Amino acid sequence: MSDSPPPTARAEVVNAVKNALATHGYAGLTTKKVAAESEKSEAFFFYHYDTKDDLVVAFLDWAIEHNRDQLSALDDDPVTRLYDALDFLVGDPADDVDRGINVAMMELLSHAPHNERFHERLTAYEASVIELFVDIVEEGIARGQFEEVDAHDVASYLVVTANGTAGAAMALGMHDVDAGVRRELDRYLRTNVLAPGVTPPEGVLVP
Amino acid sequence: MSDSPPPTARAEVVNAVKNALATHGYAGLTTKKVAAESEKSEAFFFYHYDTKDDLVVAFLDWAIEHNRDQLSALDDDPVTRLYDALDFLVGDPADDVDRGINVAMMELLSHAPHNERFHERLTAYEASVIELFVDIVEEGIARGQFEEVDAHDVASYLVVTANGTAGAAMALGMHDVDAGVRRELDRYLRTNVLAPGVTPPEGVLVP
DNA sequence: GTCTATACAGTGATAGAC
DNA sequence: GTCTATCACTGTATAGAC
Repeated sequence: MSDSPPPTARAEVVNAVKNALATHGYAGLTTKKVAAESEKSEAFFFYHYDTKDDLVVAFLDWAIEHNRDQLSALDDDPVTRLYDALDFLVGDPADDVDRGINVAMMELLSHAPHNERFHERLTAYEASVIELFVDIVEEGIARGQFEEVDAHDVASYLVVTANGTAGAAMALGMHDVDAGVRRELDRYLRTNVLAPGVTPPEGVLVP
Repeated sequence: MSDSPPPTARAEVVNAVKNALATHGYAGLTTKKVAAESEKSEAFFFYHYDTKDDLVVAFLDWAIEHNRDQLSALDDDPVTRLYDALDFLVGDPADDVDRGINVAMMELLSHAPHNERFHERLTAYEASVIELFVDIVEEGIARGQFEEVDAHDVASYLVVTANGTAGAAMALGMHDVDAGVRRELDRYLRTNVLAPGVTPPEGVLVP
């Protein structure tokens, strides 16, 4: 293992890998294409990182941290927090940058059975996102804003639904599916999670 | 485009690609590895198909047809049909063959933005699965077994949730997530889809 | 139709100049 | 630290024997 690269090099690498993944996908990724997305030469990348795999893992670590940052910066109120978190996870299919990152992460996820390092990081990430939802749900129950549901079941269910939506909406561009899911997800939350009388924020999950 | 290969060659190809995908994933797929999964030589595959891409598309077409066959052979009663279809889509994480096929399809799905042929086939497939669920829901409503929900919203929502579950459960092996999702999905169906008094089949979605 | 052998482009990674 | 040049190897695909 080489020393941890300086932040400036790391940023260069993450950015180039991110753009190369958005353009070519993981299956089409080569170190030459990564270099082509930056002003630096191919050798630059191999000076700071030992292998191509290390470059991808650097991107993955950044993407995970990036998502975690977004998720932990949300509003305090459990209801708002729940809706904002879901809206973020489902993603904005119109935002090219976010879509690129999310589809790339999906491709790495589906390759996880064949790459131990992807597997390890993505399992920990999924678990931490579910834990975040568990916290939201438990806090909502404690405040009397949510019904007394099984927090872990609901959290798993929501995260998984959000992941699946990203697949159809972002990878395939089926925007009608995205819209339908958002409506029905909202209906589920009102009926099965929110306590009677509690109203969700305006225009967050459903436009 | 070459002529459509004879069924025997096609079966050999589909089987070899399927096993190679299960072992190495799409990103790690090479024509040599495909050949290694069969008794035939590498040249055999290039005699019957023009490019590596054609081999993968042959597998994908088979997998889509395979899934459609399974889905159209289900029970007639809308309630049973709904539960059986979901159980099939969520998948059995213990079944190595089915898991291999489903994870492979996920990897092709997430590469769809970079491969027009994958994109075209998978979009049509997803749409047809959603239509199948729309039919189930509409039939259930007509028979008074389901509430008067928006069939398209519910169908999209269910398919997307099933897809997402397959991701966490099959690609990452998070079986606790799988179990939690099945329980909460069952709760959603009872509360938001099934008419009052209608009971789901025993032990289908939730063991 | 299927094989062995091979062409030849592109891949991940390194050497050595600056 | 970063570059250009290049290596050893693997990748897809084909030629030609049988």
